[in-house]
This record gives sequence, structure tokens and C-alpha cells, in this order.
Amino acid sequence: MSDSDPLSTCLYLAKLQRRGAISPEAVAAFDGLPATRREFDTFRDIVREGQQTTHSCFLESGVVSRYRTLRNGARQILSFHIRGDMIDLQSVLLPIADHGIRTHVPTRVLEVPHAAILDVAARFPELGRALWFDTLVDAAIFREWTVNVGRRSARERTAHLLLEFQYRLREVGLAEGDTFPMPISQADLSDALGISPVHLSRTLQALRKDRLITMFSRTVVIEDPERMATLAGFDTTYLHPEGPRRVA
Amino acid sequence: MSDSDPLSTCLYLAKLQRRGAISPEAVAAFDGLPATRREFDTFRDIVREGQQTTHSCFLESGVVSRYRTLRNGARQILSFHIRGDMIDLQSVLLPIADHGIRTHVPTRVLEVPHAAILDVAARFPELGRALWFDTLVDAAIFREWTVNVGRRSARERTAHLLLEFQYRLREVGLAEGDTFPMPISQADLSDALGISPVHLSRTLQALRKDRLITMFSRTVVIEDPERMATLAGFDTTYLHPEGPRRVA
DNA sequence: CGAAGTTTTGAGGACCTTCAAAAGTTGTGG
DNA sequence: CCACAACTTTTGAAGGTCCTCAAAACTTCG
Repeated sequence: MSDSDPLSTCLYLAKLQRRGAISPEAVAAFDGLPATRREFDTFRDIVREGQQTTHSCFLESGVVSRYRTLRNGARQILSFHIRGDMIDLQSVLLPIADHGIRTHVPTRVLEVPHAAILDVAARFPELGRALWFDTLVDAAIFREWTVNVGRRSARERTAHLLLEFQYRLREVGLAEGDTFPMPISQADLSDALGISPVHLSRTLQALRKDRLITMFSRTVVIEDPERMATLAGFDTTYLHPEGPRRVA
Repeated sequence: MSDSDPLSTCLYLAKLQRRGAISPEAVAAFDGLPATRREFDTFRDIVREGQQTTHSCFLESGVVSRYRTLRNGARQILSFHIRGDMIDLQSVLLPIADHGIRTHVPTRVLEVPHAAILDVAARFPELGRALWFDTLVDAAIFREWTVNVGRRSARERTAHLLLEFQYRLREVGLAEGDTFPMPISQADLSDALGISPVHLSRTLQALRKDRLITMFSRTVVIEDPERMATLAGFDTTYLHPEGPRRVA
């Protein structure tokens, strides 16, 4: 853990800039935010459900999920996050976590105090808008997941999750064509998909049998992207890759 | 349709103020936003999926849902909205709608141009924060719905939806104790719950048989609030009634 | 090489779906 | 105010998707 690492290493600023120009002063102010690097092992809680938080996390490397646990022990994973994502931007205004955050592989994050983020957001309205936009995309992804678990078959929703993961990895240069790492156990994937691990195993087998995907050592290859997209009803609109409305 | 109705009639400002003090100047600026009243009949689209929008809507009276339609015709309702809700605040920055908005009863809304909203949000950071907070609560509700359809039985998730609806109606004075109007057909409710209409009908019958609820002419009575809350695993945390973090 | 974790297989059953038709409710016009 | 149409809810029956439990096979890692 070192003090005040530069935020620019985490690719989040790069993401905001991909979505729209940001003035040099705002970039400088953002990059100057006090950040602390922290490292987590596999299967560690970064934030526990119900915990009060004081910092937000930028993900430098690794994979985490946000999840909720029900009283009967069942768990629903709400989203996965990868390099360049701001994991819990919402905690800036909602400091009591209504869900947990947990690593799936060794993970590095940069922590920034909420107060510092609120401060730059108020001083630079363009940054405030960029952060707001980011939480809106977050919400759009949650909506898509609701559609996924609510109205798609196990086969369709599994295909959909794989395509979303691939798309987002590509954006940050972690997928090579149709091949990408997916270092998440089937038990965890099934918690994201709202199905049982056993049924997920059979579903993945069926996708392989139909030559839609192949898998080896937690790497996935989309063998037939077109049929996969059709099967999943995958449409990237909800990821809003075009960035926010431009303000005159 | 009359020109520039006062926004204060729609209770949205009241909601923001319930969540935290707002300066008189900000209140005045917000109330001065150019608003146009529009009225819609039952089962009309306020926004169509994929449509480009230029205004956001405050709901004065009525009930609407946001929904997505899949290619096979299946539909998932993503949220319901009632008096005092800002229905599509997100369209301010995401002008292309990734979902539709439809009325369930005759509905009145006040429309405000996106540009005007962005303007006050930039001029009054406290308003920017309040709007941001509102979209964060929106996202929290979507997360809860993902949990609902992903990990709860039909019985549990039906109970959960009823309790959420009651809670939110109460906040705006539309529920009398444990009795509240729910003017939504079972077909639409089943689209929100991710189950078939037939199964919802049987599920509601079971809840009635177990003396948890009663229903008459689209009015619901929660007969045993305690058992209902336990059954549903209903916890109001995700609705964040306490408002956002106070900024010093 | 053994231990721990993960994926796969098998079997039986529960939950929920689909289809189709009946019963009930609401709204409209004569 | 009744009659009829349109819509909504309920009922019945058969079947499919997905679940649970339990054990075996396979991987990964110290």
C-alpha cells in the first residue's frame, strides 16, 4: 500500500475521455485526487453488505462482483467489474452499502475518499456530468440483467452474459478477438444468472455441443459470434458506448 | 396542454427536500424550469423503445411502467412509477431510450427540456447532487428487482413487489394504512415479476388463502404486514429513505 | 502426490409454463 | 338500466425447464 498513486494508471479517466472531451484542468484535478492502492486476494470482500463506506474504488486489475445475499443463503450477483471500472461510485452519495463487493481473482484497486470526489464533481460540472453518466450506464446494465433473469431462458441468458463480458473486456484491451479470459467459477456464474450450478454446467455443455463456444482453463472462445448474438438477443445499446449527450 | 406550469405541483421538489435541505435560490431556480403539462390515456406509450428524447417527465398523477420488449414478444417491466417520481431523469444524459415508458391509468406529466435540467444542475451543485442521488436510488431499485426475479420464488417476489408498491405509495400519501390502490392488470404484474399470468393468478390466490392479503377492485390490503415482510425478505434499505449523505 | 476446489453425471421431483376454455368484471350504447 | 362486447381473472390438464441431492471425475495448487 503506497500513498497517493496517480489515478491515471487505472484507465478510468481514459474511459471518461473516450466518452467525451474533458478540459485539461478537469483532467488535472481528477488525476490529483488522493488515491491509495490496495491489493486483495481471491474471494475477499472489498465491501461487506450493510457496511458504511468512506471511499470509492477504481479497479486497476482483477475481477470483482457486486452481490446480495438472502436470508436463506442464496446469493444474486448483480454485476461484474473489470479494469477501468469505478466499482462503487454510488457509495459517494449512498455511503451505506446495500450490497457487497467481492474479488474473483487477485485484484488491485485505488481508493479515493468520497469527499474528494464530491469536491471535484462540484468544482468541475463536466466531471460531475461524466460521473453521473457513469452511474446511469451502471443502471442501464442492471436493467438489462433484470431482463436477462426475468425473461430469457437459461441458454439465452448464459449467452448474453458471455457476450457482455467479452464486449467490456474488449473495450479495455483484455480480449483478443473472440477469445477472452473469464476467471469465474460456474458456481459464481450461476449466481449471476439466477440458475443452479448444475443447470449452468449442462447449459454450457449444450452451447459447446452446438459449436457456439469453446472453453479451456477459464478462457472462453465465441466460435460463432453471429448465432450467439441472435440467440442472446444481444444489442450493445444498453452499454451506451457512444458516451453521453454532448453539452454545447 | 398549457405552457409553463409550475413544477412544484408535481411533488418532486418535495421529495428532494425530504431527503435534505435545499437552498431557497436552488428551489426557486428549479421551480422556474419551463414545464409543459401533458395528459395520457390508459395504455399509451410516453416514450417508445429506441426513441430519441428531448425532455424528461415528472409524474403528477397516474401510474406508468418502464419496460423492454424482446424479439419473441416477451416483455419485462423494469419499474413502476407514481406521483412525485421523475420517470426518465436518465434521458438527460442518455437521450436514446433503451426502454419504453407506458401508462397503466390516465396519467398527467410535466415535461422539462433536458437542456434546462442540465443547466440548473450545473449552476447549483446541490441540485446536481440531488438529481444524481435520485438516479442512484433508481439503480438500487433495479438491483433489488434483479434479486427478486433471479433468486426469489414466485410467492416471495409477488409479496415483495406488493410491499414495495405500498411503501412508495405511502411516501406520497396514496396509501391508507395497509390498503392501497394497485391499478395494474395481472398480465402486466406478471411481466414485472418474470412469471406467467396464469401462475401469478394462482400465486395471488395462495396469498389470499393464507390470509396475507385481500384484494377488491384493484385495491390491495396487506392483512398481515409482518408475515408478508418476512416472506418477501423485504428491507427498505434499498429505497434509501434517509436521503443522501449530507455534505458539509 | 495428496488435498481442496470445481465440473460433470444421474435420477427424481418441484415449480412454473403453455394452451384452451370458462367465469367474472368493466365499460358503452341503445 | 339492460345487453353486449371487450377485457381480465380463474380453472384444468399436460408437459418442460430447472432444481435438489449425491457421488464421481476432473483440475489446480501447494
